[in-house]
Amino acid sequence: MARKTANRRVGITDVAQRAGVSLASVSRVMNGNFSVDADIAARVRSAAAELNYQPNAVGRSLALGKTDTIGVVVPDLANPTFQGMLRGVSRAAAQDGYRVLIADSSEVSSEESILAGEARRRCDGVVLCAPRMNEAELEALLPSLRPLVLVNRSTADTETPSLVVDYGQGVQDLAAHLVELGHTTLAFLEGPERSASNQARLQGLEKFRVDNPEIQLTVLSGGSSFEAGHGSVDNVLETGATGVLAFNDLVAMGLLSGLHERGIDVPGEISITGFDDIPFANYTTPPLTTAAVPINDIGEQAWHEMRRLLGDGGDEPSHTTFQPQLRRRGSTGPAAR
Amino acid sequence: MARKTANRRVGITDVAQRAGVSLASVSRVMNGNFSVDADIAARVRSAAAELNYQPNAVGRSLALGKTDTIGVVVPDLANPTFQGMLRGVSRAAAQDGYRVLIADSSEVSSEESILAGEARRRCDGVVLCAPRMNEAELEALLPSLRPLVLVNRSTADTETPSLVVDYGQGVQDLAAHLVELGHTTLAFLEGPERSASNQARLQGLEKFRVDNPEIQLTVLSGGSSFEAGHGSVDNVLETGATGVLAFNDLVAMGLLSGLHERGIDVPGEISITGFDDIPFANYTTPPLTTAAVPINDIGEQAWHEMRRLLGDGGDEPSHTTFQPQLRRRGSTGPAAR
DNA sequence: TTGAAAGCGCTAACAC
DNA sequence: GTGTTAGCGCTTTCAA
Repeated sequence: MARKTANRRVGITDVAQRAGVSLASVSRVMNGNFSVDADIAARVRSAAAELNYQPNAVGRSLALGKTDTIGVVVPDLANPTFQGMLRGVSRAAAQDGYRVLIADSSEVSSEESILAGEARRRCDGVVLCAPRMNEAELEALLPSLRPLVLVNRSTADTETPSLVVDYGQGVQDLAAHLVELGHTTLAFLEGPERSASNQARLQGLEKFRVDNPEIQLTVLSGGSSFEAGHGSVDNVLETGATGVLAFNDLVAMGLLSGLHERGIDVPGEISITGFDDIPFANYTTPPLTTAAVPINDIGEQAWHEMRRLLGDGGDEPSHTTFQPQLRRRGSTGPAAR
Repeated sequence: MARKTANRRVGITDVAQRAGVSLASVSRVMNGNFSVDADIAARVRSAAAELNYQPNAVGRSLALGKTDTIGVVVPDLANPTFQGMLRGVSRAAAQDGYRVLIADSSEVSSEESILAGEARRRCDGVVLCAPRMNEAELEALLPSLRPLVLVNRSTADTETPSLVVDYGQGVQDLAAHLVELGHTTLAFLEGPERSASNQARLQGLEKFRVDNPEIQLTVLSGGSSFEAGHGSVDNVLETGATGVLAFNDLVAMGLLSGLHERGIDVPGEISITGFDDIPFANYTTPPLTTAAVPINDIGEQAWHEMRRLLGDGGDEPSHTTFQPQLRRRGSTGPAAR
């Protein structure tokens, strides 16, 4: 009823007053400090309950110098990979009583440093996921972001823990799988140029070329979305490739769909591989051969690294590399010719 | 309190000292207050730059009584619907300088109230998305959560803005679409029982039954995941239904995949519909007929409601209902018999 | 225009 | 064991 009058939320002072004790005692009770008389504790508790007291987290944070919150910066919340990673971090952090603040840079690399800084100011640490900013900018930013954990990106600074995926090896495994099936003409639909993981794939393919000089491999510009894959059908067909390495599962699904519309059989006429093994990859028609990245685990690990940093940070910062696992499914088959 | 001079972050005091001015002046400069001498402003700015000063958001929040952060509680971060909603809120809030704290209840309804309360204590408001808790619990929680916006759930309390989807109408549209195609035996694969949106669908189907007494409709227990759909193949076949209404797109995709493995043609032998129109629905084989829910818009609207609440909250709280749009795609076709 | 000082809500060191 | 009190970092009256 009285909207504007009852604006003030009840604070620790009100509880103390009502219980007839000091602020300190209320604080002690609320924090489960044992050195409080059972009688006082009971009085405080009932006073708190009657007033429906909710401790103010901001005041608490200021006094304690910590927020029990970490920030996670991702390039795109619509991307299943980052969603999985976010979920992994969030669940793992929640287990330790930490919350997650998200920041979505919408693939605008100039926003990243601002968002990361903002997040850091409100949180105890930041997880920077696949930043698109260049190396110089990243290095300049590092000090002010600590404690910082880097995912899908590494840096010269060895103090910053990083979790990366060996995309180069993964794409080589996929290419090798296609070669094994008899494919000799391949195409790679590349992803966003600024993405470090795309660079890693390209390097892997360079190595693959050296190891397999007899295989013809064309690199096509693509993207990271369904639309990119769907719109690449013509380009792919032009190369005459019978095996296509899509940047990721999304692109592969888009391509699959485009080929299906054209009446081109997969894997009968063309074999397709994805990357990431997002949950959907298992449920396409045909199911997608891909390189599985344990993205939830990576998120969980990212939290563990952060937790270490937040604690005494005894050990050395770790730099973990995850190896993608080849998943042979229906979208790849023997070469027709 | 012993101050650890070593790793203390630079605060406003340091800047003031370095610039030879008072705290108040630094604060004024940092907040773009115009009533400051240009000379002082310059001194402050350079001092801040030299010290690489980053204002502490917690201190600021405490003084201002606001955090510029809102909490979003979802039942499952792995669910594309909630991901889309989260993304919508996040992007819209970011436009207004607000951040989002996420809380994932992992479908544990008993966790929801705790998470929501926690979020509220750290934030200026909470968006509660598809809460699984019962009505009594929800109503009891409302007061302590305000400002609160409810998504995919309504309540008797009219003060709380809510954004809901007319799932009942959506599922009727889908059923009608199947009937139009000549299907007379239908099955509904229902979702989580505690989900309000599942109840809404069931009610819609009740109405459908009344309007279409000649149609046979079986309700099967299912779930909300691929696996639920994939595992329901036998049950679906047993009903003899030629048209299947899956709880959502995920379930539909699982079912699609399961039927494909059995060599059953969709839509030749069985027609399937999803719900939500997640991005993937357009790229399955065949593409999924579904009822499109503008989930990103809903997230955006949720933020707008919240913004209104955070402001003076002049207008009446709004209770918006979104109508799903039927998307006819390849997974439905004429009945075979 | 500027500075001194009083909080914002809570914790913890220090006395009693 | 319990209360008093000094901060945590910042904003904002209120005087000067």
